[in-house]
This record gives sequence, C-alpha cells and structure tokens, in this order.
Amino acid sequence: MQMLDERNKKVLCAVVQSYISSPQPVGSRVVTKRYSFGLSPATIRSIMADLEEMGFLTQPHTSAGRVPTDMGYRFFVDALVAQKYYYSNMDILQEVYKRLEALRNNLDVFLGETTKTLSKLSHYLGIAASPGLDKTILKRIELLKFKANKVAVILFTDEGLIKNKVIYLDPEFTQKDLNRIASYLNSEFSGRTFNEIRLMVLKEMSKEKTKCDRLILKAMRICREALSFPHSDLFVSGLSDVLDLPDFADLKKIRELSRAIEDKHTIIKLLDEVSGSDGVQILIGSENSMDEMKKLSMVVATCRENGRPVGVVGIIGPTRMDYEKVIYIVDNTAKFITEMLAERWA
Amino acid sequence: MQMLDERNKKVLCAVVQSYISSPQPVGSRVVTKRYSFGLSPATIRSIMADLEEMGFLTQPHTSAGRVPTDMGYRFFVDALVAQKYYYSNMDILQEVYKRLEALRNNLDVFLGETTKTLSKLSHYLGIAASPGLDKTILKRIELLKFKANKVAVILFTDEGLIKNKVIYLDPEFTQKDLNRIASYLNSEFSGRTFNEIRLMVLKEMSKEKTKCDRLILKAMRICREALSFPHSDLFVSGLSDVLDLPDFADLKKIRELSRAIEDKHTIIKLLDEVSGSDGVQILIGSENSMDEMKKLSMVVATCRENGRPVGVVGIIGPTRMDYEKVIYIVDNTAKFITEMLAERWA
DNA sequence: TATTAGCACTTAACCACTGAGAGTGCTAAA
DNA sequence: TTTAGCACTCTCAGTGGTTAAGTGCTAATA
Repeated sequence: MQMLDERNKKVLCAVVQSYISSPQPVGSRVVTKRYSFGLSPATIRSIMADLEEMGFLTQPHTSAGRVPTDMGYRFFVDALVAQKYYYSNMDILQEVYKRLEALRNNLDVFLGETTKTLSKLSHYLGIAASPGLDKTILKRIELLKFKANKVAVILFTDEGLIKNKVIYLDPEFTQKDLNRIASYLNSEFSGRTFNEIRLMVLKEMSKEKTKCDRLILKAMRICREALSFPHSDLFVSGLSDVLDLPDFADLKKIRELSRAIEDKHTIIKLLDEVSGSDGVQILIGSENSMDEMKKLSMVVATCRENGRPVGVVGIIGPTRMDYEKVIYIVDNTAKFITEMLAERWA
Repeated sequence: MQMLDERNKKVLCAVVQSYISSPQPVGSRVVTKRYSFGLSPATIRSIMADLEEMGFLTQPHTSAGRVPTDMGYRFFVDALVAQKYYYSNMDILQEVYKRLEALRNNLDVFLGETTKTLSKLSHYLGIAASPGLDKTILKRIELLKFKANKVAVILFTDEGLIKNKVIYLDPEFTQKDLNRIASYLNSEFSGRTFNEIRLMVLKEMSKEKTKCDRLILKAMRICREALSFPHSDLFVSGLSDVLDLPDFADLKKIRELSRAIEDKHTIIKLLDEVSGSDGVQILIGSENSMDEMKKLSMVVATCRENGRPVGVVGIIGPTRMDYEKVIYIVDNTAKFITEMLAERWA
C-alpha cells in the first residue's frame, strides 16, 4: 500500500463522500467548493491524478470527474471504522427497537421482521440468516404419532428455534414406542450439535449388525430422516425500495441482484463465512468471493446468545452506498438483538 | 358484447397470438402472411379497424400495428378455455412430476418447490399459497414445556401442515398440567376450523366469570395466544427469470411487479378470492381488483384434498403472456398435486 | 356488395451532425 | 509548491433528414 499523506486522504474521502451522496463523477471543482480545503481546483486535480495512479479512483472517461474504485471505498470504510464511526441518530435506533420488540418470541419471524426494518431504514436490501443447523445445539426431540404411519418429529434447539418435519415409517409405531425412542434419543443427543449427532448416527448405524437392539436401530433411522433439514433459512426484503435507487437504474444490475437473492445458497455461504466474527463485517464489491456479488457490497453483523452466534443480519446494497449510516444501523441492530436474547433468559 | 363473426374472431386471435409470440404491434401485413386467410392486407385492415372500434385492439400510435387490449386477451383466453386448450407437451409434465415427487412430505416445502418449478417452466413468476388457517381444520394440539415459563404449542392440521409457536406463560406449568390442558383442548376443538375455534374461545372467555374452572380459563388463554398465526404463507420464485422477458425491459414495470411481490398481503388476498373455484382461474390486467396488479395477469388453480382446498398455485406474468402454455402448466400442476395428496392417504 | 389495389399521409426509429458544458492535463507564472 | 490559463477531450442533448412500416381512404374490380 502506497503512503497517503493527510491531504490526500482528505481529498479521497471527500470524493467518496460526494459520490455516495450523489452518483455523479466528482470533479475538482465540486471538491473545492463543497469541502473547503484551502486549495484551488488545479491542485486538487493533481492530487486526484495521484490518487488515480495509486488505484483509489478512476475516470469513466477522459473528461469526466473521478469515481471511487473498490479500493477507494475500502480505504474510506476502514477510516470510518477506525474512528469508531461516530454517526448517531437516535430516531433510527428508536425505530429499530420499536419494530422488533413486539415479536421476541419466534426467532424465525423475528429475523424476517428484522430484514424489513433494515431495508426500510437503509433503503437497501435487508438480509438475515439463521445459522446452519450444523452448529446448532439440539435441546430436545419429540416424536408424535400423527396419522397411520406418519410421525411428526419436533426438534427444539437451544435458541428457541423449533423445527418440525413429518416422516413416514413403514411399520406402524404406537405412541408408546415413540416415547421410548424419543427418550433414548434425548438422553443420547441432547446438548450436542446437529453435526455431532449426524456423525454419531452414522457411526452407530455402521455397527448396527453387532448390536442388534431394534429400538436403537429404529431410533437411528428416524434420526437420519429427521436431521436432513435444509440449510439455514435466508430472509430478504426491500427489493422494491432498492429499485428506486439510482444505482439500479440499469437492468443488468437488477438482474444481478435478483439472481443473487434467488440463489439463496450463495448468500448463505457468504454469510456463513463471516458469521462468528466480531463487530461489523464489510465486503466491498470485488472483495466478495462470489461472482454474483462482485458489483455489490455487504454490511453484516453477527447476533449472539451467550457468546454463540445465532444469526447474521445485515444489508446488501450497491458498492456506492452510505456506509456510515448503514454500518451504524447494522451494528446497532445486531447489538440490540443480542441484548434482547440475553434478556430472554433473565 | 358486440357480435363477432367467425372471420373477425380469427383475425383477433391471430393478432393476439402474434403479439404473444413477439411483442411488436401487429400489422395487417404479418397477419396475412403468417396466418393464411384468403384475404388481402386491405381487408384485414378494415377488419382490424372494426375490432379496434369494438375495443379489442388498440394502436400505440397512428401508424403502428395493433396491440390487444385486456378485453382482447380476455376474448382470446375464453376461446382457449372453451376449446379445452388442447395444448399438450409431455416433456413439461414429466418435468413437473420429477421435480415434485421427491418431496411429498412437507406441504410447506412442497409449495415452495412448486413455485420454482412453475417459474422455470413458464419463465414467469411462480406463486403458491397455503390457504389461510381460518378455513383449515385443526387435527390435534400438543403443548410441550420447553424452558422455564416457555411452552411450545404444536398444531397439527388436517393437511399435514404443522405450525408451531412458542408462548410465554406467567405462572409456571408442569408438563402434567399442560397435558391436561391439551387433552381438554383436543376434545373440544379437534375437527373444527381455526375460525370456529377462535369464535368458541371468544365466547368461552366472555362467560369466564360464571364458570370458574381455572383449567379451562388457562386453556383458553393459551389458545388465544397460539392461534394468532400470521395469515397464509406466500411462496414466490422466478423473479430473475422474469427480468429477462422483453415485457419487463422497463424499470417501471419491474418496480410494480416487485412491489406486488413484496406486499404479499395483496397477492394473498387475490389468491384467497379465487381459491376454491374449480379449474383454472385467469385474471387479465385491469380485471385484477388490486391496483398493483393492473398491468399484470395471473393464472392460478386450486389444489384440493378430499375436495377441500389446501393451496393455490399459479403464475404471475405480463398481460402479454403465453396463456396457452401457462394454462396447461398450471392446470396440470394443480391436478398433479391434488392427485398426489389423494395418494398420500391411500 | 364485398374485396382489393393504389396512393397519400403519419409516425417512430435511426443516423449524422452540432454546440454547449464539464472536466481534464499541461505549462508557465507567482 | 501552488495557481491561473488554455487547449483538448468527451458526453449529452438537441436538430434535421431519411427510411420503413403501417394506416385510412378512394376508386376499381369480381
């Protein structure tokens, strides 16, 4: 990384800020006018030429102003985070609290609602994901006979997330059988992560021949069926708001975005990567490992309960985005949720 | 409705078909060329002028070809339905079967997957909704103590849809209490629709003072909490495919569509209106009662189980849409699901 | 009488051209 | 080291002319 003296930094930030607030290439003139350096346009020009050479800025065409590159945004954001982004706006926080406090019951609904709030406040795409079940801890399992050869499996996780699934079993079980199986499973698996359980089931089933306890065998079979849950849920909202942004005046960008949303898999993978890190994570454009997201930025934060991550919330938006505000919103939302979860067991 | 002789009808259908297959205004020339009437362009012109006067066609501007109005589409579709739309394409059906057969377990996941299939096949927006719980029949209710003062309520519906919810109760209950309450609720409410139950609860609670059975009182309170489910779920997919359609080359249209999607409420209401009717329901543009949908068309059909509607599937697309194919797809998908549900209890 | 051929008219779409405006880089002066 | 001045570049919006498609009308025709 090249050295940047104080003046260069200021000019760079001014350009980024200006471009964020309105999506026109920034010329030397507006920099001198809107951000009062004691310098003439000519000087700014030469500084901007330097910044361009270093890779922080580019020109859409020779006679246009400058536009930040991803590297430029990165510098800007890092500076922001370094100074603890003292953006603050109580109104926004109030809004978050108000909207979320009503539904502290169900983590699912809760996360869904969070995305709405995030998108409403930021005008970008609100996203949230519950963590993949792999790392989640099973609290209890219940088996309820439902209809003829159908059994409802109900999984209680440590976080208040309840998953259920109907499975079919060839031989009919009585509820008594099921109760015995369930209590066996609970004694065996309660307190373990789903991933551990999956491994244990596999191991158990491989030695099934030796130990011919039919009950255990059946239990394992149920487990195998019941644990094959789809991966973590993804909640998204705010698309229609996003379409009002000038950044998405272009059809191609919209298509990219909607493809990214629809292919939830990609986003979940991304979220999984950052989940667990502390504080706000920011991925700018090309820093994203996924192709679909190369033109977009993500700002996310992890929500925790007793230190364990229970969800990721954040927003997806154009690379040109109001990072200052968004970081503030996302950070506080995550913190708020974390606090709320702590209160729950109080 | 004005009289249309056979020839006029044919011309009208030709225009609609041509416009559906490619979104250019249809001139008298292409009608004579692509659809061999024994007539000259001049005659076609005068016929088209008549059709315009009657409101079936319009011109974008004086020297352009004709474009169907909503009324024109309606006529076309009615003709299609009248002749039992003998479009048929086994490949498409195979595809539907293959995709859906894998997951006959959970109605929720099932409907979600159906929308994906529908959108992939039609290139429009696939939609599906489970019916509002109001008309759904409760099969069984289970109460499970979960943590301190938290109780998980698990509702089994007749259709295999399982809903669950965590509720908080002030005084701690033992599992035994809960079992007693549950068995009371089951004896009282099993076999009734959620709507009926809601009414019964209200009635019961109003006379609570007279009949001071504490158990019942508590049970009612639990019910009131537990039944406040959000309305029917809506599943949507295929947005990114839709964006490739020439009809949505315009930002405004996309915005309309995405707003319609996001405001699930609107669509659910629409689906609710048509739910229960037999066969394929088609709503063309302005026939839609909701403003957001005035520029769009919907083709939907109801899935049933033992005659009772258990879901609505269909597609949303531009008014200019390949009705013939879409009707075929939607109709058969709904029928297929209905059959599958019938098999389930076999 | 219904159909057709011919013709004048309308309109959108495309193209090349132009001038204005914004912004640059370079050079020479302060 | 900074600034003023200037020539240069490029986009953008507007203009005008041409083309192609399609219409409506009228008169001729089967």
